Amino acid sequence: MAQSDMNKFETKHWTSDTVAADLEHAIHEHRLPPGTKLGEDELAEAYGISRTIVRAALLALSHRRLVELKRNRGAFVAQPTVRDAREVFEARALLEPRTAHSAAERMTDEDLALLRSNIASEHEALDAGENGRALFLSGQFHAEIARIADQTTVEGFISELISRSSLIIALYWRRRAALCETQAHHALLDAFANRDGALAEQLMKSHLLDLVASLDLRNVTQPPTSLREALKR
Amino acid sequence: MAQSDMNKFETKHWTSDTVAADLEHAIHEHRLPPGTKLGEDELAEAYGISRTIVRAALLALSHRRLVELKRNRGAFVAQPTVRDAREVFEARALLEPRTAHSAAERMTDEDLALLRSNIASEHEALDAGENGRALFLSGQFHAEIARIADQTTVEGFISELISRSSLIIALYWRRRAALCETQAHHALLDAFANRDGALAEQLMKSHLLDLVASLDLRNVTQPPTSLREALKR
DNA sequence: GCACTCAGGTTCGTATACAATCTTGCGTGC
DNA sequence: GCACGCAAGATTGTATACGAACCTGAGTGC
Repeated sequence: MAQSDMNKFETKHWTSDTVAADLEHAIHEHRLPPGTKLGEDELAEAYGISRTIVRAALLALSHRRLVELKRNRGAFVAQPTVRDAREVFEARALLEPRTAHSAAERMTDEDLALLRSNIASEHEALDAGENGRALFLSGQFHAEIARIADQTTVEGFISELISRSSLIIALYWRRRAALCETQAHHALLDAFANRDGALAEQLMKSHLLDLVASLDLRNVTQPPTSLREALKR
Repeated sequence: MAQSDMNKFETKHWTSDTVAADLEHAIHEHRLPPGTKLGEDELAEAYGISRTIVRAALLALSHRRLVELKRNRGAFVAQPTVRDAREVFEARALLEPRTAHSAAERMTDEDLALLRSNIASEHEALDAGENGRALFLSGQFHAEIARIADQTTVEGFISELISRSSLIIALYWRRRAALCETQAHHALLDAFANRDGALAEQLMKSHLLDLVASLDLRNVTQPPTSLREALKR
């Protein structure tokens, strides 16, 4: 079914929102690594639209801090600093545990099935070696929890933080146990199945701590951008 | 000094960011009440720029949910629903108390002076009957705390929530004790002066609860927008 | 008299043209 | 040979033009 829309470009009716979502998806899956130049003409041609729409999409992504706009220089996939990384996970620590608590209390059987199938898809992706896709699905798991908690506003914040986390992982992930993640998600699922809010909250809290612990944030080599990000290419 | 730039329009070099900030300020001060139509041509002429910049500014404000974009209809100052109102204050309850805690621990004497002068300005504004300005300054007090906590990411979220709160107050404020607010801010200031993080956290928590309690959210009359917001004009 | 239709005007949506800025590479002078 | 300056190319910033959708009100038919 991935073949049906072999060339999604030129066929679909793109709007700034759909283009932004498509780019965010690509960034989330690490198909567009941090620092990648997002030329307006290039994107406009690729999507078969004018620069107007592309600019609106890039503007939207810059507001979510997924893209950095440098005046008269262009748009680049953001490269979060170590400080950014700490901030993002501190914010997630403030928002997600309580959100998981609420989600557990509102969880329907349909929601549970959705989360279960999400974990299954993530396993598939990992088995197929599609790490980017697995990372995206892992993020979706968290986003879905926020949606189930029925807090649109918080869901928006968490969604932004998850996408930024993907960039942070791209930059600061230290190779270790690769799929310890899914264990945590399974444990959360069990808590949700039992509608155990307190447990879900606690599990989410330590899950986020584990995530931060799996990053190498001592890194002092801050400026990959400052020297014209030429070293990245 | 408010006279020097009697007509800020046509003189300043506006960018989409400065225009958005100017509009957000106006919205925050209730000079642009919820539901107000923000016509592109009208704004472009007012600021002496083209619609291009105005559109970018409106797009930015729509991402912060201060402006609602209706396709082929135009931009309007957002009119948060009762549900939106609850969500915004739930999100603030998740973010601000802990942020106040951090702020208390990092508070410098300069920061304290700034907060003190902010409260003084708010008193001035209230005495002068400038309620919009007082409300804006009250919001600034909260934003400043987030800045002092040195959490840029969370600060961005809180800043958005504060602006949205201003819209919520415009719609759902029930006339009661008008300036009970400043008492809470004074108490917070004392906690900050003593670098008492736990107390600041607790005070912020109850301050936000008081704020919600001062709103009338039972309101069933949801649709001021649905009937063409004609009643507003 | 009421409802429906349709034309006019207005506003937004998108593309494109032009101006400003930055990058890059060559040439000149020391 | 090295550094500086400048011009050509490329990319973004802004304005404007044109097409599309919507609102409004007059006119017509039932």
